[in-house]
Amino acid sequence: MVPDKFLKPYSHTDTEKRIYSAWEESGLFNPDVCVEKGVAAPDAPSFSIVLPPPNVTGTLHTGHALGTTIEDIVVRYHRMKGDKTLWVPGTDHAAIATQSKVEKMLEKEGVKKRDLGREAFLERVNQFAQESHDTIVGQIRRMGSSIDWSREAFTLDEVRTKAVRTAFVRMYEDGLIYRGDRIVNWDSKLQTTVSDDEVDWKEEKTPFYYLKYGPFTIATARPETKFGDKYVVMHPDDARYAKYKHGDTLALEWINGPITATVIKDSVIDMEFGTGVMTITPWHDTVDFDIALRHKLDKEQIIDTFGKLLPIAGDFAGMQIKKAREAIVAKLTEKGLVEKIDENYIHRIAINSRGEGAIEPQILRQWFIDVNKPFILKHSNIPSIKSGSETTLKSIMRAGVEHKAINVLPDRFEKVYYHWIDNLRDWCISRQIWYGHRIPVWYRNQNQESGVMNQEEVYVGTEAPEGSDWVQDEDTLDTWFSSGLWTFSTLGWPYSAETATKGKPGPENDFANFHPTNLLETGYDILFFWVARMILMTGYLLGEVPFNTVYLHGLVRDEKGQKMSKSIGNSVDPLDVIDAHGADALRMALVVAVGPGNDSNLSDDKIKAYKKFANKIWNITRFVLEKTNEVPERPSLTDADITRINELNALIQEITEDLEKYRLYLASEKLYHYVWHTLADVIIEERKVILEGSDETAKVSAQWTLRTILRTSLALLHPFMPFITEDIWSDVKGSDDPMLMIMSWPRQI
RNA sequence: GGGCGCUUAGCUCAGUUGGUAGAGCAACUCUUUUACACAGAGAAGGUCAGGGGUUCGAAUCCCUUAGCGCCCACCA
Repeated sequence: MVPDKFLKPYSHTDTEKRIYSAWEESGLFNPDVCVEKGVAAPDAPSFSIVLPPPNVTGTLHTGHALGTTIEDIVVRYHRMKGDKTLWVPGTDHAAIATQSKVEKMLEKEGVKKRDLGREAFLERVNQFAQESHDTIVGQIRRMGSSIDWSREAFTLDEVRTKAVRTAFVRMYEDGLIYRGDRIVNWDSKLQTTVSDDEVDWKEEKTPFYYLKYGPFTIATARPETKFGDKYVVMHPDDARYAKYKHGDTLALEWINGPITATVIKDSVIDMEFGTGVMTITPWHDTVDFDIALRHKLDKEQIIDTFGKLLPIAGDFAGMQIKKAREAIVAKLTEKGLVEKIDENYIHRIAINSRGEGAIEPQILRQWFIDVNKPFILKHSNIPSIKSGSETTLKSIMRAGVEHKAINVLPDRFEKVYYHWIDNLRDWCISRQIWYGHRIPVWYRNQNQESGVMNQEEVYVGTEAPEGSDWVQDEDTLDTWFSSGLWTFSTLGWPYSAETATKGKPGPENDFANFHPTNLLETGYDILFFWVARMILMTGYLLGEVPFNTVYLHGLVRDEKGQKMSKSIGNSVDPLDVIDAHGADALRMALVVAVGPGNDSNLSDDKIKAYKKFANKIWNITRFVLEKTNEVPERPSLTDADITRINELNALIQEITEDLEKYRLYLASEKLYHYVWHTLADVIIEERKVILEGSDETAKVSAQWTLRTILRTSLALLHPFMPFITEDIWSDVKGSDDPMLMIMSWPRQI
């Protein structure tokens, strides 16, 4: 008998929500339930993934859809294989991104954050974050993600706060977190620092001024920063300036009158560029800052944190730098200090990638993580770093990847990763925003005058110190500090990390059972932001690698290959696609033939192709149910059927291997091809005659073969297209078989 | 300045270790009491960017040139 539903085309809308509810009600997304119900053996290998926590800044896009699809495929495969499989969900508070989103919303209402005050503002952010969270969680469900909702986490919840503070205190005590006056990227619009990785560079045509500086000519695109320039730097080997010695002083006329300049010789200077001489502005330029550090030079602030000139600028003090430039150039011209102006110079200006604000380097007192400082790593499972040996955070980041404790897919990103480590500066972790983890540092007798520290007491701890006169640091932590802990802060660290017992069920044992995680799947665009920071944090705090494999997916572009963006209006909302064509179709369209690290174009045609494929599977099932009877025992098979079964066995082996090696793009394509062009076009067509014929032996052989191939195909396809395969399964499964989701992965028949 | 990727059928892209080129869409012919027209059968379409090399054999490995794209550095 064929159920009526097969008499019309497959309808995902009727099916997907019902199936997801059934999965969720079964509780089988939870590995403990799987063990309890005998799906996974108590001593089975474990397999774990954390969901890269989406930012609570609104809704998920197709990149998230791709990520959750890949993760779910792998998770479903391992669950069917019988592993104790855990996929941990959660969301990221995304500090600066979320705060600026809410600020923009408030702006439209005419409300300023300062007027609301910290507490009321945070309430508003939390409300928004909650709404975003609810939307996101709904979207993840619609994708079919078999994720353990009972373990859901948030980077800013109580448990994660404890983890963040514990990590901070430890690093502080080891001297790896320090407070210092160093050059940072200052966003004067958002009034906060941002990390080096969050700075974007934009090209801009700007006049390039050649200015007379005593006997020298110096060149600059930013004359408004030059007031305090009293060091003139040249290469030690530059013959043109051989007569000037390091440390020589000379009197010269500058913007606001006569000054004394000091000659500095430093090999950082490019003799070929410009005149081979430059003056330095250590307070507002990274390279200059380094030169000043090397030669112990004075540093003076020229521009304040609001982008206005300070009293050092004399007549120009208080002016916005952009407006000041013209006036300054006029004065320089009047004084005869302008030698020439190149009007076609291309200059690069720094922009905050998260908020469009211009970045002005500033020397500010901030909290930093020292990536080069040697320390003793007490316990280490990281290859090449022995327990109790001296190492650095940079070495930790390199070692895991270099010695293959972490495999990166595709491996070409390893090179990119090393290069990033080599260029890494100390990580500025303090932010002057309100939303986020407040820095767990308290001060007493804080001296209001900047630069005077001698009276101040500092307390660093996971809880506020006793006594009412302690004031907590106003700043919050870079959001990546908390996401860096994600692979273990979601598994019970630091609460139950010590007591967790391997082999025992329950979240309190997660740390022992599921860390290190097996796979970290994310976009290649956050290799530095996140992946590197997780390796750093895990290495330092646990002496482990956070995961064994990193699968980096590419960008999902529109059908023309353009980057999706809200301003262009070409964004594809995964929910719209799911409504129109089904989650299974979307999943296949995202995964087939898209290897790791490669960008892909998502077209409506591609999605439709897999919607048709779903219908094809549907009709194959209809045929098999209509034309065959269940054959309980394996009959003696015809040679033709044996050949088909052998072919299926080969497919099982190939798909299994592909999944083990994370070649989802190949496995999905092969399955598509097999089901449509082998099973439907060839096997079914060939068997039609036999099923109508009178050879009973051949008929029974064909019936058993067709049903076996269908069932096996559904199982192989399940990780990729979980909804339709689960739905069909209820009509073709054996009477003792459980849901397809927990059927054991096909073995050789 | 340094690094990486891409260039395969009209379009979008696969091609895992080198063994006579594949898919989707589009276009062409035929087929509708056929499991499925969200389909089937058939035909058509490529000197795998150019050049050189290794090999019995190269889309695949090496060198080189060109075009496109990305990442990092940040030259004042």
